[in-house]
Amino acid sequence: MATDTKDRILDSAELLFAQQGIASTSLRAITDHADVNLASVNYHFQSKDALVQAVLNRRLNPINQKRMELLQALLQRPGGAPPTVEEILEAFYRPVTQEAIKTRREGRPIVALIGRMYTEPGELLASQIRAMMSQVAASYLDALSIALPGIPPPILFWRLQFSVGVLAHTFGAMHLIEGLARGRVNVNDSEDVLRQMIAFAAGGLRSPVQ
Amino acid sequence: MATDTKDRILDSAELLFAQQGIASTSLRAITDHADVNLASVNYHFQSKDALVQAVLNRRLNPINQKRMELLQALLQRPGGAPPTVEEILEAFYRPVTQEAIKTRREGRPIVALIGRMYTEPGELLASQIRAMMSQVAASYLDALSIALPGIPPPILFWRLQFSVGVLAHTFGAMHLIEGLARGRVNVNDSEDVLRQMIAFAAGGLRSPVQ
DNA sequence: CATTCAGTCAAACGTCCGTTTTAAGAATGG
DNA sequence: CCATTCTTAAAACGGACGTTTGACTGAATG
Repeated sequence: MATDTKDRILDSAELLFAQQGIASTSLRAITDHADVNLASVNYHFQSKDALVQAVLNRRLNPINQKRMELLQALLQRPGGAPPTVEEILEAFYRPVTQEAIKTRREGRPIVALIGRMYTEPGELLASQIRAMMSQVAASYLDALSIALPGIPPPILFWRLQFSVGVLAHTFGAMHLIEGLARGRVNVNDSEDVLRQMIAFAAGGLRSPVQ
Repeated sequence: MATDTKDRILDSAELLFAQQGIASTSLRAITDHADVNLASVNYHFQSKDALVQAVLNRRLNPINQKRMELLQALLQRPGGAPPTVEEILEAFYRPVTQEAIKTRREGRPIVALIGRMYTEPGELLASQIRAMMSQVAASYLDALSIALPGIPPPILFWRLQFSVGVLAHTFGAMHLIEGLARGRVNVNDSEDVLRQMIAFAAGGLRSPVQ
């Protein structure tokens, strides 16, 4: 066996979830793709629900950890210069973009799943995301209120959510954007996409109030 | 029978698709909720896929038609003043916001389905959205290039997609945003949400290049 | 009045689903 | 070495799925 059965299941589940969606992907499709026995899913994980959580946690925990690290580095950097809006946004966006570059492979990329999870139905998924995002969102909101002291906190809250929306939609609907682009832009140039997202969200965050 | 069977199916399907997702909603759940016979779905529509298309078309066609009307009104208004970025964004956002206000009812609103469809898997859905959006996107891109002559078209293309992302994420992930807000903002004040989205996207569209 | 026909209905079709069972094999530790 | 645990394997479980069938309705048509 090339790799561990558990990892093979996670890899195949991740890929098929990204391509076809979670509900439309059967355990049989996963185990066939992974070339493992069907029952091994319920042996290593306990249920399909638990597998879904494991798939998401494997990617999102490192991403959110990296987000917190990069933000801390900005806030505690030598010299004491306060972080700019662009720097905060890059700290938030880059870990996902990096994952997009790293896991680029057959068919729809893994980040499509990350971009889609915000809107996937199911209370189990929602509470999981809420638990993971609440700390990150609160920390970034604090940082933004330092970089943008003129924006009232409730408005800043909305604008942070909109910034999340820019990221989620860009990677979650990349296949649609690619179709609409008709070659006008190169959707595979992840560094350029990151630059564009940061410039847009920075302008949005700084937008005059009233 | 209170209303037509076909409409009862469409109403129930729309509601359940928004609440549970398309793939997770069975025809039996729809016909039970609509209080009609199971076979009537395959009689009035031909398949579940066709029902999904009908549900989306019923909402999206009027919205996109309204978008085109509002944009034309801006471009051809007496006096000949060119439309502002904010006016263009309002023409794009308001038809969806209006739908959110109009169809507010039990559980997750209908617009959640609209916000989610961009990231739903399935090539059938994707091609349908692409067909409906391409004309609207092209027209709004033209209008934006008039309002923002200094922004290169490829960058404007990205920023229009980001503006779509703001809308899609806000309505598609409203349940998550509400949970993160902890009462800091009122997510049910649709007019305020619209104002916030316009201000953010306008700032993003105008953001300095480089 | 006989006939047509769109619409509804209960029931069944075959298929696929997540999960469980039972047993055989590999790995591990005394 | 045997005994124990961990892992895989094939097969089956009951249930839910989308779809189809064939009979039945009631109003419209000639």
